[in-house]
Amino acid sequence: MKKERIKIISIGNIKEESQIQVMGWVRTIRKSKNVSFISLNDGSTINSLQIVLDMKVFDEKIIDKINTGSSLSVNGKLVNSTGKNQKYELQAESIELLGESDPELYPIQPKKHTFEFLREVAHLRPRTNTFSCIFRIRHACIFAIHKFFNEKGFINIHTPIITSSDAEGAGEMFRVTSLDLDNIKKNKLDYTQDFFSKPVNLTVSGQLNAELGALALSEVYTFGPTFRAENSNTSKHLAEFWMIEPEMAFYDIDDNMDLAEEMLKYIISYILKNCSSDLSFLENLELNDEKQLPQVKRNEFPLIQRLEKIIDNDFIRVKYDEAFQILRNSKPNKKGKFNFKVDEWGIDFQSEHERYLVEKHFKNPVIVSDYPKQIKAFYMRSNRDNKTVAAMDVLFPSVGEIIGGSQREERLMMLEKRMEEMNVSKSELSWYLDTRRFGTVKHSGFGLGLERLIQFVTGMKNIRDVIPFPRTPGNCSY
RNA sequence: GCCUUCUUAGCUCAGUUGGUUAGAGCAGUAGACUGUUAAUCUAUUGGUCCUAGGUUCGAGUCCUAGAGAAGGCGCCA
Repeated sequence: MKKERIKIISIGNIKEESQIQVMGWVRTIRKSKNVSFISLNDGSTINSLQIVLDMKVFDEKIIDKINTGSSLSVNGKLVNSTGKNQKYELQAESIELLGESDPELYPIQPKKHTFEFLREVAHLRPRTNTFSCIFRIRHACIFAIHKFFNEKGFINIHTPIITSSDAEGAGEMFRVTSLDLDNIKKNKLDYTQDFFSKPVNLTVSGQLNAELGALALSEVYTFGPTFRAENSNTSKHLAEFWMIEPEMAFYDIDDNMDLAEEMLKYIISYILKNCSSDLSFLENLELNDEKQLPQVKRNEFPLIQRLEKIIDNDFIRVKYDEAFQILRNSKPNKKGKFNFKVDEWGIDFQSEHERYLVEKHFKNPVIVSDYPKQIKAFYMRSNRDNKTVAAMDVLFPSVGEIIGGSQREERLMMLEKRMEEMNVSKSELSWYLDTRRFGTVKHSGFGLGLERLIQFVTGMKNIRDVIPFPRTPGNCSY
């Protein structure tokens, strides 16, 4: 009979009594005199396959070398399990130890580890149940995003990672150079001698380039890494993260909000449909963790219900004016409970204000639009009132701002005026202004933070635990 | 960057008002066990108490400085 390697996720499709081969890594091994059990996991699913070893058949010396973390190839017969926790198990007929794992040194034990500890062994943490769930869900999110845009006829464009424009004000940038920095005298950098003959940086946003694409291909999106050299030490910031930036010609701010809401619901329903066992695992993990917390600190609903609520309800849409009034008249504001008082029109909302709107007042995702122009970027379209711009932020429970976007200023005169007011160089961005000089049209777009979305979908508290290799101030290992 | 808290065995944590030889569970090691489910049972190895100073007869415990981490805040996605 032919033996072929089967992935553990597809065990359910295999006929009983089939001869199969599986390969994977040992999660636990339970050895006893007559029979031993191995939990083998190949990352295709949260479920491990139980391997049963009849100790009369196998050389004890070889079995002794199998430990947590070892890699194995196992041939055997798939049979119904007499145990309670699994339907099938593999009756091993031959085992090849592919790679040993010294149990004195291997850091991942079959027990609960803290996320802080696992961050220190981030190169091995995908071998844990929790992180394998997260990375499978991360993949599913990425796939769903491409699928969504493909179905809507969007063109994926790659915007540059190395960029010379520093005019966006989206944050501190990482300088890119080929100069020998070890042998340069203080303050004597000569960029004309550098690779690009001028100072260049890692991108903080692909938006301006994406606009060029939209004003030719109608609907485009970027999906790439983004770099911010901000000294941000929070559970919601990374120095290197992934951002999705759709940009659409002929869309106004309302079309933009519709697309953002439709996209988020699409992704979340895709995850609910395709990652149910991973979601259940994470939901249980969260429920167990929360047992130790006081009621107030627990989530109001379990993970899967939180996701279902997103799909089942319309996002609340409020203009800045209205949100400002709600906050100003709110109890915490009147009682002085906010660290930042809401009193003067024009202030930027702090995260405590956003959280109040989303988690206390509306109890639903909220899209706030039409912000005062002085707190927003130069490229956002001025409204008729000349006080606000057509900006919109999508605020989610627990993670806060998940999307920021706007209708772009397509009127050349208005855009140039804003650039002058905000000290943005027109000559450096002359290529950008060309889109307004030649065949300008109304257009809109937004940026979605992939890791923040995954945080929401997985319920993970720290953004460093939803990206394989997190980069944060002082941390760039692996 | 700011505020608060934390740092004790490979991991998770106890360690009383400063007092003699710093403990537990898990992991590891040796053994037992006829089907286990993070198996169980017996025995056992393992410590620069984050680092450097200081106070004290005596410091894991108190003080100062530094490093690292977590949570919150700011900047933002």
